[in-house]
Amino acid sequence: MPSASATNGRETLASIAYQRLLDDIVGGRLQPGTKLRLQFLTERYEVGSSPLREALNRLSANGMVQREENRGFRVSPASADELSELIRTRCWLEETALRESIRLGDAAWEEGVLVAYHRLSKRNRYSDEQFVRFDGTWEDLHRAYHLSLLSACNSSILLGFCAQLHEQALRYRNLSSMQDYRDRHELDEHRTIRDAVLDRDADAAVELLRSHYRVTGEIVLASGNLS
Amino acid sequence: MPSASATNGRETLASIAYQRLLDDIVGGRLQPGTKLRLQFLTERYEVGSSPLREALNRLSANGMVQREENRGFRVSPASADELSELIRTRCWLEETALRESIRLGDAAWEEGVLVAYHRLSKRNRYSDEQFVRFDGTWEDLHRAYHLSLLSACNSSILLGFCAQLHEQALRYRNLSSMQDYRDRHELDEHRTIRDAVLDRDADAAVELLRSHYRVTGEIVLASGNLS
DNA sequence: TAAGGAAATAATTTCGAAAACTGCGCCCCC
DNA sequence: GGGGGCGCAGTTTTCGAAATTATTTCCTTA
Repeated sequence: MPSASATNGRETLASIAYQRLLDDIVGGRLQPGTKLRLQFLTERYEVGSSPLREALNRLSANGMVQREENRGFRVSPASADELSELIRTRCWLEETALRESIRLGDAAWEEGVLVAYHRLSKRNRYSDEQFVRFDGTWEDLHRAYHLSLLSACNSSILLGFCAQLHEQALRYRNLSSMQDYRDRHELDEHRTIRDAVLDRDADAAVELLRSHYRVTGEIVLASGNLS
Repeated sequence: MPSASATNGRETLASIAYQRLLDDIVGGRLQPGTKLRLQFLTERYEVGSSPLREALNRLSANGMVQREENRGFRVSPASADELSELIRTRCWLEETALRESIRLGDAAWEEGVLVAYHRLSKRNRYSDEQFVRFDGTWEDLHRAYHLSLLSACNSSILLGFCAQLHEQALRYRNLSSMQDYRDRHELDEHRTIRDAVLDRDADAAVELLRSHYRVTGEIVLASGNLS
Protein backbone atom coordinates (compact mmCIF):
# COMPACT_ATOMS: atom_id res chain seq x y z
CA MET A 1 0.00 0.00 0.00
CA PRO A 2 2.87 2.39 0.37
CA SER A 3 4.69 2.61 -2.94
CA ALA A 4 5.33 5.98 -4.46
CA SER A 5 3.24 5.90 -7.53
CA ALA A 6 1.71 4.01 -10.38
CA THR A 7 -1.86 3.69 -11.32
CA ASN A 8 -2.76 3.45 -14.94
CA GLY A 9 -4.00 1.31 -17.71
CA ARG A 10 -3.75 -2.42 -17.49
CA GLU A 11 -1.83 -3.80 -14.62
CA THR A 12 1.53 -5.29 -15.29
CA LEU A 13 2.52 -8.78 -14.20
CA ALA A 14 5.12 -7.34 -11.89
CA SER A 15 2.48 -5.34 -10.04
CA ILE A 16 0.17 -8.32 -9.78
CA ALA A 17 3.00 -10.38 -8.38
CA TYR A 18 3.81 -7.54 -5.96
CA GLN A 19 0.24 -7.47 -4.68
CA ARG A 20 -0.05 -11.20 -4.29
CA LEU A 21 3.32 -11.49 -2.59
CA LEU A 22 2.44 -8.66 -0.25
CA ASP A 23 -0.89 -10.30 0.52
CA ASP A 24 0.75 -13.63 1.24
CA ILE A 25 3.42 -12.13 3.46
CA VAL A 26 1.08 -9.83 5.35
CA GLY A 27 -1.50 -12.57 5.58
CA GLY A 28 1.04 -14.86 7.19
CA ARG A 29 0.89 -17.50 4.46
CA LEU A 30 4.56 -16.89 3.85
CA GLN A 31 6.16 -17.13 7.24
CA PRO A 32 8.94 -14.80 8.42
CA GLY A 33 12.36 -15.98 7.39
CA THR A 34 11.10 -18.16 4.56
CA LYS A 35 13.55 -18.41 1.71
CA LEU A 36 11.90 -17.14 -1.47
CA ARG A 37 13.30 -19.25 -4.28
CA LEU A 38 12.46 -18.04 -7.74
CA GLN A 39 11.45 -21.47 -8.98
CA PHE A 40 9.03 -21.89 -6.10
CA LEU A 41 7.54 -18.47 -6.73
CA THR A 42 7.17 -18.96 -10.47
CA GLU A 43 5.17 -22.12 -9.82
CA ARG A 44 3.10 -20.56 -7.07
CA TYR A 45 2.15 -17.44 -8.97
CA GLU A 46 2.49 -18.67 -12.55
CA VAL A 47 4.61 -15.71 -13.56
CA GLY A 48 8.05 -15.54 -15.11
CA SER A 49 11.08 -14.68 -13.06
CA SER A 50 11.54 -11.15 -14.35
CA PRO A 51 8.27 -9.75 -12.97
CA LEU A 52 8.89 -11.62 -9.76
CA ARG A 53 12.30 -10.06 -9.33
CA GLU A 54 10.80 -6.64 -9.83
CA ALA A 55 8.17 -7.34 -7.22
CA LEU A 56 10.77 -8.62 -4.79
CA ASN A 57 12.91 -5.57 -5.29
CA ARG A 58 10.00 -3.29 -4.53
CA LEU A 59 9.19 -5.27 -1.43
CA SER A 60 12.78 -5.17 -0.28
CA ALA A 61 12.76 -1.39 -0.48
CA ASN A 62 9.95 -1.12 2.04
CA GLY A 63 11.05 -3.79 4.42
CA MET A 64 8.74 -6.71 3.70
CA VAL A 65 11.52 -8.91 2.32
CA GLN A 66 15.26 -8.88 2.79
CA ARG A 67 17.75 -9.06 -0.01
CA GLU A 68 21.21 -10.58 0.18
CA GLU A 69 23.46 -10.03 -2.76
CA ASN A 70 23.79 -13.16 -4.83
CA ARG A 71 21.83 -15.13 -2.31
CA GLY A 72 18.31 -14.15 -3.15
CA PHE A 73 15.42 -13.02 -1.04
CA ARG A 74 13.68 -14.11 2.11
CA VAL A 75 10.66 -12.89 4.04
CA SER A 76 11.75 -10.38 6.65
CA PRO A 77 12.13 -12.02 10.04
CA ALA A 78 9.70 -11.14 12.81
CA SER A 79 10.77 -10.82 16.41
CA ALA A 80 9.41 -9.42 19.64
CA ASP A 81 12.09 -6.73 19.56
CA GLU A 82 11.18 -5.60 16.08
CA LEU A 83 7.51 -5.56 17.01
CA SER A 84 8.06 -3.27 19.94
CA GLU A 85 10.25 -1.03 17.82
CA LEU A 86 7.51 -0.98 15.22
CA ILE A 87 4.84 -0.02 17.73
CA ARG A 88 7.01 2.64 19.28
CA THR A 89 7.78 4.21 15.93
CA ARG A 90 4.18 4.01 14.87
CA CYS A 91 3.04 5.84 17.98
CA TRP A 92 5.50 8.65 17.34
CA LEU A 93 4.61 9.11 13.70
CA GLU A 94 0.88 8.83 14.14
CA GLU A 95 0.89 11.20 17.07
CA THR A 96 2.50 13.82 14.87
CA ALA A 97 0.17 13.15 11.98
CA LEU A 98 -2.93 13.09 14.16
CA ARG A 99 -2.14 16.35 15.94
CA GLU A 100 -1.55 18.07 12.62
CA SER A 101 -4.68 16.54 11.17
CA ILE A 102 -6.79 17.77 14.06
CA ARG A 103 -5.21 21.19 13.80
CA LEU A 104 -5.67 21.57 10.05
CA GLY A 105 -8.59 19.35 9.12
CA ASP A 106 -11.60 20.98 7.50
CA ALA A 107 -15.22 19.91 7.18
CA ALA A 108 -14.50 17.53 4.34
CA TRP A 109 -11.93 15.77 6.50
CA GLU A 110 -14.43 15.42 9.36
CA GLU A 111 -16.92 13.88 6.98
CA GLY A 112 -14.27 11.53 5.65
CA VAL A 113 -13.57 10.28 9.16
CA LEU A 114 -17.25 9.87 9.83
CA VAL A 115 -17.86 7.90 6.65
CA ALA A 116 -14.83 5.70 7.14
CA TYR A 117 -15.94 4.84 10.66
CA HIS A 118 -19.46 4.16 9.47
CA ARG A 119 -18.30 1.77 6.78
CA LEU A 120 -16.05 -0.04 9.19
CA SER A 121 -18.78 -0.45 11.78
CA LYS A 122 -21.29 -1.64 9.21
CA ARG A 123 -18.86 -4.13 7.81
CA ASN A 124 -18.73 -5.82 11.17
CA ARG A 125 -22.41 -6.67 11.10
CA TYR A 126 -22.63 -8.53 7.82
CA SER A 127 -20.41 -11.17 9.06
CA ASP A 128 -18.45 -12.38 6.08
CA GLU A 129 -17.88 -12.65 2.40
CA GLN A 130 -21.08 -11.16 1.13
CA PHE A 131 -20.10 -7.58 0.50
CA VAL A 132 -16.40 -8.00 0.02
CA ARG A 133 -16.46 -7.13 -3.63
CA PHE A 134 -18.29 -3.88 -3.13
CA ASP A 135 -16.94 -2.73 0.21
CA GLY A 136 -13.56 -4.37 0.35
CA THR A 137 -12.39 -6.59 3.16
CA TRP A 138 -12.64 -5.60 6.79
CA GLU A 139 -8.91 -4.95 6.74
CA ASP A 140 -9.29 -2.58 3.81
CA LEU A 141 -11.92 -0.60 5.69
CA HIS A 142 -9.85 -0.70 8.85
CA ARG A 143 -6.84 0.70 7.04
CA ALA A 144 -8.98 3.33 5.36
CA TYR A 145 -10.39 4.40 8.71
CA HIS A 146 -7.02 4.78 10.37
CA LEU A 147 -5.57 6.66 7.44
CA SER A 148 -8.60 8.94 7.27
CA LEU A 149 -7.80 10.11 10.79
CA LEU A 150 -4.37 11.25 9.62
CA SER A 151 -5.27 12.35 6.14
CA ALA A 152 -5.43 16.08 6.87
CA CYS A 153 -1.88 16.28 8.19
CA ASN A 154 -0.78 17.92 4.95
CA SER A 155 2.16 15.61 4.32
CA SER A 156 1.75 12.77 1.88
CA ILE A 157 5.24 11.66 2.82
CA LEU A 158 4.27 11.14 6.44
CA LEU A 159 1.04 9.48 5.38
CA GLY A 160 3.01 7.07 3.23
CA PHE A 161 5.27 6.17 6.14
CA CYS A 162 2.25 5.58 8.36
CA ALA A 163 0.68 3.35 5.73
CA GLN A 164 3.90 1.35 5.54
CA LEU A 165 3.94 0.85 9.30
CA HIS A 166 0.27 -0.07 9.28
CA GLU A 167 1.05 -2.86 6.84
CA GLN A 168 3.89 -4.15 8.97
CA ALA A 169 1.72 -4.10 12.08
CA LEU A 170 -0.97 -6.00 10.22
CA ARG A 171 1.54 -8.68 9.39
CA TYR A 172 2.35 -9.16 13.07
CA ARG A 173 -1.32 -9.30 13.94
CA ASN A 174 -1.90 -11.99 11.37
CA LEU A 175 1.02 -13.98 12.70
CA SER A 176 -0.52 -14.33 16.13
CA SER A 177 -3.30 -16.76 16.87
CA MET A 178 -6.38 -14.78 16.04
CA GLN A 179 -8.69 -16.08 18.72
CA ASP A 180 -7.33 -13.75 21.36
CA TYR A 181 -9.17 -10.94 19.68
CA ARG A 182 -12.56 -12.37 20.49
CA ASP A 183 -13.18 -10.38 23.63
CA ARG A 184 -11.58 -7.23 22.36
CA HIS A 185 -14.06 -4.51 21.64
CA GLU A 186 -12.21 -2.92 18.78
CA LEU A 187 -15.23 -1.10 17.51
CA ASP A 188 -15.63 0.69 20.83
CA GLU A 189 -12.05 1.85 20.68
CA HIS A 190 -12.48 3.08 17.13
CA ARG A 191 -15.59 4.96 18.15
CA THR A 192 -14.01 6.70 21.11
CA ILE A 193 -11.08 7.71 18.94
CA ARG A 194 -13.45 9.05 16.33
CA ASP A 195 -15.31 11.09 18.94
CA ALA A 196 -12.19 12.59 20.43
CA VAL A 197 -10.94 13.47 16.96
CA LEU A 198 -14.20 15.11 15.92
CA ASP A 199 -14.20 17.01 19.22
CA ARG A 200 -10.74 18.28 18.24
CA ASP A 201 -9.40 17.02 21.54
CA ALA A 202 -5.88 16.26 20.38
CA ASP A 203 -4.46 15.10 23.69
CA ALA A 204 -7.26 12.65 24.31
CA ALA A 205 -7.26 11.37 20.74
CA VAL A 206 -3.53 10.79 20.77
CA GLU A 207 -3.69 8.96 24.07
CA LEU A 208 -6.53 6.74 22.86
CA LEU A 209 -4.76 5.97 19.62
CA ARG A 210 -1.49 5.08 21.33
CA SER A 211 -3.28 2.88 23.78
CA HIS A 212 -5.13 1.23 20.88
CA TYR A 213 -1.81 0.31 19.32
CA ARG A 214 -0.13 -0.70 22.53
CA VAL A 215 -2.94 -3.01 23.57
CA THR A 216 -2.87 -4.68 20.19
CA GLY A 217 0.84 -5.08 20.59
CA GLU A 218 0.46 -6.67 23.99
CA ILE A 219 -2.00 -9.21 22.64
CA VAL A 220 0.21 -10.11 19.73
CA LEU A 221 3.22 -10.40 21.99
CA ALA A 222 1.36 -12.54 24.49
CA SER A 223 -0.23 -14.93 22.06
CA GLY A 224 2.41 -14.73 19.39
CA ASN A 225 4.91 -17.23 18.16
CA LEU A 226 7.78 -14.80 17.87
CA SER A 227 11.41 -15.44 18.53
CA MET B 1 20.75 5.09 1.40
CA PRO B 2 17.66 3.70 2.99
CA SER B 3 17.15 0.27 1.52
CA ALA B 4 16.33 -2.56 3.84
CA SER B 5 19.28 -4.81 3.61
CA ALA B 6 22.04 -6.26 1.54
CA THR B 7 25.67 -6.48 2.35
CA ASN B 8 27.67 -9.39 1.14
CA GLY B 9 30.09 -10.80 -1.34
CA ARG B 10 30.54 -9.24 -4.72
CA GLU B 11 28.18 -6.48 -5.62
CA THR B 12 25.55 -7.24 -8.16
CA LEU B 13 25.07 -5.19 -11.31
CA ALA B 14 21.63 -4.17 -10.14
CA SER B 15 23.09 -2.64 -6.99
CA ILE B 16 25.78 -0.83 -8.91
CA ALA B 17 23.16 0.57 -11.24
CA TYR B 18 21.07 1.55 -8.22
CA GLN B 19 23.95 3.46 -6.69
CA ARG B 20 24.91 5.25 -9.87
CA LEU B 21 21.33 6.15 -10.68
CA LEU B 22 20.81 7.44 -7.17
CA ASP B 23 24.01 9.46 -7.41
CA ASP B 24 22.99 10.97 -10.71
CA ILE B 25 19.49 11.85 -9.55
CA VAL B 26 20.58 13.24 -6.19
CA GLY B 27 23.50 15.01 -7.83
CA GLY B 28 21.16 16.75 -10.22
CA ARG B 29 22.72 15.27 -13.34
CA LEU B 30 19.35 13.70 -14.12
CA GLN B 31 16.87 16.53 -13.84
CA PRO B 32 13.45 16.12 -12.25
CA GLY B 33 10.84 14.89 -14.67
CA THR B 34 13.38 13.37 -17.07
CA LYS B 35 12.06 10.34 -18.87
CA LEU B 36 14.29 7.37 -18.14
CA ARG B 37 14.35 5.32 -21.32
CA LEU B 38 15.90 1.94 -20.96
CA GLN B 39 17.98 2.24 -24.10
CA PHE B 40 19.44 5.53 -22.89
CA LEU B 41 20.24 4.04 -19.51
CA THR B 42 21.86 0.89 -20.90
CA GLU B 43 24.20 3.06 -22.96
CA ARG B 44 24.91 5.44 -20.09
CA TYR B 45 25.70 2.78 -17.51
CA GLU B 46 26.77 -0.08 -19.76
CA VAL B 47 24.46 -2.53 -18.04
CA GLY B 48 21.71 -4.73 -19.41
CA SER B 49 18.09 -3.86 -18.99
CA SER B 50 17.27 -6.41 -16.31
CA PRO B 51 19.56 -4.97 -13.63
CA LEU B 52 18.41 -1.51 -14.59
CA ARG B 53 14.79 -2.40 -14.13
CA GLU B 54 15.59 -3.78 -10.70
CA ALA B 55 17.37 -0.59 -9.76
CA LEU B 56 14.48 1.52 -11.03
CA ASN B 57 11.98 -0.52 -9.07
CA ARG B 58 13.95 -0.02 -5.88
CA LEU B 59 14.18 3.69 -6.53
CA SER B 60 10.47 3.92 -7.22
CA ALA B 61 9.73 2.37 -3.84
CA ASN B 62 11.49 5.17 -2.00
CA GLY B 63 10.32 8.06 -4.11
CA MET B 64 13.32 8.96 -6.22
CA VAL B 65 11.66 7.91 -9.46
CA GLN B 66 8.06 7.51 -10.48
CA ARG B 67 6.68 4.51 -12.22
CA GLU B 68 3.75 4.45 -14.60
CA GLU B 69 2.43 1.09 -15.65
CA ASN B 70 3.44 0.28 -19.18
CA ARG B 71 4.91 3.73 -19.61
CA GLY B 72 8.21 3.35 -17.90
CA PHE B 73 10.00 5.49 -15.37
CA ARG B 74 10.85 9.13 -14.90
CA VAL B 75 12.80 11.10 -12.33
CA SER B 76 10.42 12.33 -9.64
CA PRO B 77 9.38 15.91 -10.26
CA ALA B 78 10.57 18.62 -7.89
CA SER B 79 8.41 21.54 -6.89
CA ALA B 80 8.39 24.25 -4.28
CA ASP B 81 5.34 22.63 -2.68
CA GLU B 82 7.00 19.26 -2.38
CA LEU B 83 10.10 20.87 -0.96
CA SER B 84 8.20 22.59 1.81
CA GLU B 85 6.34 19.38 2.56
CA LEU B 86 9.66 17.59 2.69
CA ILE B 87 11.15 20.09 5.11
CA ARG B 88 8.08 20.09 7.31
CA THR B 89 8.08 16.29 7.52
CA ARG B 90 11.77 16.18 8.13
CA CYS B 91 11.50 18.58 11.04
CA TRP B 92 8.79 16.45 12.65
CA LEU B 93 10.63 13.17 12.29
CA GLU B 94 14.02 14.47 13.29
CA GLU B 95 12.59 16.28 16.29
CA THR B 96 11.20 12.99 17.54
CA ALA B 97 14.40 11.10 16.82
CA LEU B 98 16.62 13.77 18.33
CA ARG B 99 14.65 14.03 21.56
CA GLU B 100 14.75 10.27 21.98
CA SER B 101 18.42 10.18 21.14
CA ILE B 102 19.22 12.82 23.74
CA ARG B 103 17.10 11.01 26.27
CA LEU B 104 18.60 7.57 25.68
CA GLY B 105 22.07 8.17 24.29
CA ASP B 106 25.01 6.75 26.22
CA ALA B 107 28.69 7.62 26.27
CA ALA B 108 29.40 5.74 23.06
CA TRP B 109 26.75 7.80 21.31
CA GLU B 110 28.26 11.05 22.57
CA GLU B 111 31.63 9.99 21.27
CA GLY B 112 30.08 9.08 17.94
CA VAL B 113 28.61 12.56 17.60
CA LEU B 114 31.91 14.10 18.57
CA VAL B 115 33.88 12.07 16.05
CA ALA B 116 31.39 12.65 13.26
CA TYR B 117 31.52 16.37 13.84
CA HIS B 118 35.29 16.31 13.96
CA ARG B 119 35.58 14.50 10.67
CA LEU B 120 33.13 16.86 9.04
CA SER B 121 34.95 19.94 10.26
CA LYS B 122 38.32 18.58 9.19
CA ARG B 123 37.01 17.68 5.80
CA ASN B 124 36.21 21.33 5.20
CA ARG B 125 39.82 22.33 5.59
CA TYR B 126 41.45 20.09 3.02
CA SER B 127 39.59 21.69 0.28
CA ASP B 128 38.95 18.99 -2.26
CA GLU B 129 39.63 15.64 -3.76
CA GLN B 130 42.68 14.65 -1.80
CA PHE B 131 41.19 12.57 0.96
CA VAL B 132 38.00 11.49 -0.70
CA ARG B 133 38.98 7.88 -0.96
CA PHE B 134 39.80 7.52 2.69
CA ASP B 135 37.27 9.84 4.29
CA GLY B 136 34.46 9.86 1.78
CA THR B 137 33.02 12.97 0.23
CA TRP B 138 31.93 15.97 2.26
CA GLU B 139 28.35 14.89 1.68
CA ASP B 140 29.08 11.45 3.10
CA LEU B 141 30.50 13.00 6.25
CA HIS B 142 27.65 15.46 6.43
CA ARG B 143 25.10 12.68 6.24
CA ALA B 144 27.01 10.63 8.80
CA TYR B 145 27.08 13.59 11.17
CA HIS B 146 23.37 14.25 10.97
CA LEU B 147 22.50 10.58 11.37
CA SER B 148 24.88 10.25 14.30
CA LEU B 149 22.82 12.84 16.15
CA LEU B 150 19.75 10.64 15.81
CA SER B 151 21.42 7.27 16.06
CA ALA B 152 20.53 6.61 19.71
CA CYS B 153 16.80 6.97 19.17
CA ASN B 154 16.42 3.21 19.37
CA SER B 155 14.39 2.83 16.20
CA SER B 156 16.12 1.73 13.04
CA ILE B 157 12.84 2.24 11.24
CA LEU B 158 12.74 5.92 12.12
CA LEU B 159 16.42 6.26 11.30
CA GLY B 160 15.77 4.77 7.87
CA PHE B 161 12.99 7.26 7.22
CA CYS B 162 15.24 10.13 8.25
CA ALA B 163 17.97 8.88 5.96
CA GLN B 164 15.49 8.74 3.10
CA LEU B 165 14.40 12.32 3.72
CA HIS B 166 18.01 13.44 4.01
CA GLU B 167 18.64 12.06 0.54
CA GLN B 168 15.61 13.84 -0.88
CA ALA B 169 16.67 17.10 0.73
CA LEU B 170 20.16 16.70 -0.70
CA ARG B 171 18.65 16.39 -4.14
CA TYR B 172 16.88 19.71 -3.74
CA ARG B 173 20.05 21.34 -2.49
CA ASN B 174 21.95 20.11 -5.49
CA LEU B 175 19.26 21.42 -7.81
CA SER B 176 19.71 24.98 -6.66
CA SER B 177 22.58 27.12 -7.81
CA MET B 178 25.26 26.32 -5.32
CA GLN B 179 26.83 29.73 -5.03
CA ASP B 180 24.28 30.97 -2.55
CA TYR B 181 25.90 28.82 0.08
CA ARG B 182 29.09 30.81 0.06
CA ASP B 183 28.29 33.06 2.98
CA ARG B 184 26.49 30.43 4.96
CA HIS B 185 28.42 29.34 8.00
CA GLU B 186 27.25 25.76 8.03
CA LEU B 187 30.05 24.61 10.25
CA ASP B 188 29.03 27.05 12.95
CA GLU B 189 25.51 25.72 12.86
CA HIS B 190 26.74 22.15 13.05
CA ARG B 191 28.89 23.04 16.02
CA THR B 192 26.15 24.77 17.96
CA ILE B 193 23.86 21.81 17.35
CA ARG B 194 26.57 19.47 18.54
CA ASP B 195 27.07 21.49 21.71
CA ALA B 196 23.39 21.63 22.53
CA VAL B 197 23.11 17.90 21.96
CA LEU B 198 26.09 17.06 24.12
CA ASP B 199 24.68 19.36 26.81
CA ARG B 200 21.51 17.28 26.60
CA ASP B 201 19.52 20.43 26.01
CA ALA B 202 16.78 18.90 23.91
CA ASP B 203 14.68 22.02 23.37
CA ALA B 204 17.64 24.07 22.20
CA ALA B 205 18.99 21.29 20.01
CA VAL B 206 15.64 20.74 18.33
CA GLU B 207 15.18 24.43 17.70
CA LEU B 208 18.67 24.74 16.20
CA LEU B 209 18.18 21.70 14.02
CA ARG B 210 14.82 22.87 12.72
CA SER B 211 16.20 26.28 11.97
CA HIS B 212 19.15 24.64 10.22
CA TYR B 213 16.76 22.84 7.89
CA ARG B 214 14.44 25.77 7.41
CA VAL B 215 17.23 28.15 6.46
CA THR B 216 18.56 25.68 3.95
CA GLY B 217 15.07 25.38 2.56
CA GLU B 218 14.73 29.14 2.22
CA ILE B 219 17.97 29.37 0.31
CA VAL B 220 17.01 26.58 -2.04
CA LEU B 221 13.58 28.09 -2.58
CA ALA B 222 15.02 31.54 -3.20
CA SER B 223 17.75 30.54 -5.59
CA GLY B 224 16.03 27.50 -6.98
CA ASN B 225 14.69 26.72 -10.38
CA LEU B 226 11.58 24.96 -9.16
CA SER B 227 8.16 25.01 -10.67
C1' DT C 1 38.90 -40.25 11.69
C1' DA C 2 38.90 -35.58 10.65
C1' DA C 3 40.23 -31.80 7.63
C1' DG C 4 40.95 -29.78 3.14
C1' DG C 5 39.87 -29.21 -1.46
C1' DA C 6 37.91 -30.00 -5.99
C1' DA C 7 34.13 -31.36 -8.72
C1' DA C 8 29.13 -31.54 -9.00
C1' DT C 9 24.88 -29.52 -7.94
C1' DA C 10 21.63 -25.85 -7.14
C1' DA C 11 20.58 -21.33 -6.85
C1' DT C 12 20.68 -16.45 -8.37
C1' DT C 13 21.77 -12.99 -11.72
C1' DT C 14 22.15 -11.35 -16.39
C1' DC C 15 21.44 -11.20 -21.26
C1' DG C 16 19.11 -10.87 -25.79
C1' DA C 17 15.13 -11.57 -28.29
C1' DA C 18 10.08 -12.04 -28.53
C1' DA C 19 5.62 -10.30 -27.10
C1' DA C 20 2.57 -6.63 -25.51
C1' DC C 21 1.43 -2.16 -25.04
C1' DT C 22 1.21 3.08 -25.95
C1' DG C 23 1.04 7.15 -28.70
C1' DC C 24 0.53 9.19 -32.94
C1' DG C 25 -0.38 9.99 -37.64
C1' DC C 26 -3.07 8.75 -41.45
C1' DC C 27 -6.92 7.54 -43.93
C1' DC C 28 -11.63 6.75 -44.52
C1' DC C 29 -16.23 7.81 -43.80
C1' DC C 30 -19.89 10.66 -42.33
C1' DG D 1 -14.46 19.87 -42.53
C1' DG D 2 -14.50 17.02 -38.55
C1' DG D 3 -14.59 12.66 -35.92
C1' DG D 4 -13.33 7.90 -35.24
C1' DG D 5 -10.89 3.81 -36.03
C1' DC D 6 -6.66 1.29 -38.14
C1' DG D 7 -1.97 0.43 -38.26
C1' DC D 8 2.93 1.62 -37.68
C1' DA D 9 7.01 3.02 -34.98
C1' DG D 10 8.98 3.26 -30.58
C1' DT D 11 9.04 1.55 -25.69
C1' DT D 12 8.17 -1.19 -22.17
C1' DT D 13 7.45 -5.68 -20.33
C1' DT D 14 8.17 -10.57 -20.32
C1' DC D 15 10.23 -14.93 -21.32
C1' DG D 16 13.72 -18.61 -21.60
C1' DA D 17 18.35 -19.68 -21.82
C1' DA D 18 23.29 -18.63 -20.64
C1' DA D 19 26.60 -17.01 -17.27
C1' DT D 20 27.88 -16.31 -12.66
C1' DT D 21 27.93 -17.34 -7.90
C1' DA D 22 26.92 -20.12 -3.73
C1' DT D 23 26.41 -24.71 -1.60
C1' DT D 24 26.81 -29.46 -1.13
C1' DT D 25 29.16 -33.82 -1.82
C1' DC D 26 32.66 -36.76 -2.11
C1' DC D 27 37.33 -37.97 -2.47
C1' DT D 28 42.02 -37.48 -0.96
C1' DT D 29 45.45 -37.00 2.55
C1' DA D 30 47.54 -36.35 6.88
